Amino acid sequence: MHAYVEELAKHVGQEVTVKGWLYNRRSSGKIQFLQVRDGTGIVQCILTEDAADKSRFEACEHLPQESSLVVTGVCRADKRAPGGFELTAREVSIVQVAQNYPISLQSHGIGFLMEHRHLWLRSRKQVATLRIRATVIKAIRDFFDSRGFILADSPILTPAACEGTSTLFEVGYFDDKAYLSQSGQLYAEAAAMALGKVYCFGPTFRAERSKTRRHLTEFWMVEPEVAFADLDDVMRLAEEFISFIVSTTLGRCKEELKVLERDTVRLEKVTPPFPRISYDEAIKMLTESGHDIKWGGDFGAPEETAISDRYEKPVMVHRYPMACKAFYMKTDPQDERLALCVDVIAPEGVGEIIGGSQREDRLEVLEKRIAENNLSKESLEWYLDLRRFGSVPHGGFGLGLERTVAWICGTEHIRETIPFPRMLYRIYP
RNA sequence: UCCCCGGUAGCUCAAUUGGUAGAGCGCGCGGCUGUUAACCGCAAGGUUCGAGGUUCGAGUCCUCGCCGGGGAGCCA
Repeated sequence: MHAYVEELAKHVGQEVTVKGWLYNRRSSGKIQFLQVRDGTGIVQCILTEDAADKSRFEACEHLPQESSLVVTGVCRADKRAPGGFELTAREVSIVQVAQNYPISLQSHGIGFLMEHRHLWLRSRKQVATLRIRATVIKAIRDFFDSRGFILADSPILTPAACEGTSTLFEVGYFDDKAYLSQSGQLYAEAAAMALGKVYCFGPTFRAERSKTRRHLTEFWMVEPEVAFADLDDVMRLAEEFISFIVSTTLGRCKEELKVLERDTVRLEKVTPPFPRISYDEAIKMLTESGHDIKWGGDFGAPEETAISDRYEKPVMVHRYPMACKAFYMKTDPQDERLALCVDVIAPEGVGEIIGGSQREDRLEVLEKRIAENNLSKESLEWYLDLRRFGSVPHGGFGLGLERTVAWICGTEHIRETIPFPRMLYRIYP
């Protein structure tokens, strides 16, 4: 009977078949320890020499790492086995003898690992990280689906920029040009006017020449948009959403987080409400702690870290100056210089994981902003229609998937949180 | 786009003031019946990223180029 490694506890005493790849092999004369991984875990298979049939033992003696094989044997609990269970191999069938595998269990440099990303994926920590990514994605969908949000995906090929053209990837579109989407938000707003509560979730693209541990040129973003929501509604949704993702992952990925050696104490504290501070308060705090920062500008990575270090939970910074924010954000009626927006900054140096706002719902103000920002009014006519035909207060946010996964996993660089990262100087494999 | 660091064996790294290019891991061979990144022994393995320059002599110094890494700005 075929069994996955993660289910072996249910098969103690039974003969089972494990199908996988040789992760590592140790031998001691007349006994071999084959560590076989199958994607769900690693199990140690014990192989002893059989006087009647030496071929089985000899075949495995020189089996290279990552050879594919099928092992049948009795499953036993044994304290000496990594993982607590092992197979006494009765039959080993070799599917393919691998060539010399380039990634050893010893240390490698990041350049080499990135060049072999297609194989690096098989390593324990990469497997754990990708399993957590899948869990986070499932949690995201479950959260919105269970709250009556309708999935309404935005297009990836778009006719023009949402926020300027400098960071867009241009592609040919028959005899014309198109751009890869850098945000699905404007389309999500249209969908929210049709369906009330919606979200879109897909890859987005930014041609920014960024070279930091927080940037990819292709990353996934989930963007909920809610009709009749104000900034407070958006902030409440954001903190409940993040808390749900974290608690779901803590519940379902204990083994993976252990493999990653993640200290989960701080993650367990992530529950609503999150601290809320205004941009003005943040500026005051930063100035008092010696940062050289003027009112009016956006925060850089050092400022974000300084703010998040003061709290155990993610912190919500709201009401930034309009000047450093996007054209579609609504002006604060209490202070015309401010935007009704919020950034959620994750703890532990990951930086901004959410950017959201209440949207400008007045046609004339939006037209003025488009002109001020030198955007093409013509290409945004469809968007302005949303303010001409039943405009309502509404808002939403975008959450960066890879930054969120990196934070939960405690991963230094977000390139490890997506199977095949696309970066400034890296598009292979 | 700017700033900083690096490129030596398949991989990770050494190499003193410029003076014979070395180790660990992996691969190969041999040993070991409970290993935990097993261990022990033996062997193989090099156009020192490329081009030019300085020098009796360059892995080492200089110039240019290529490639990679880290960060800034911008952003999720």
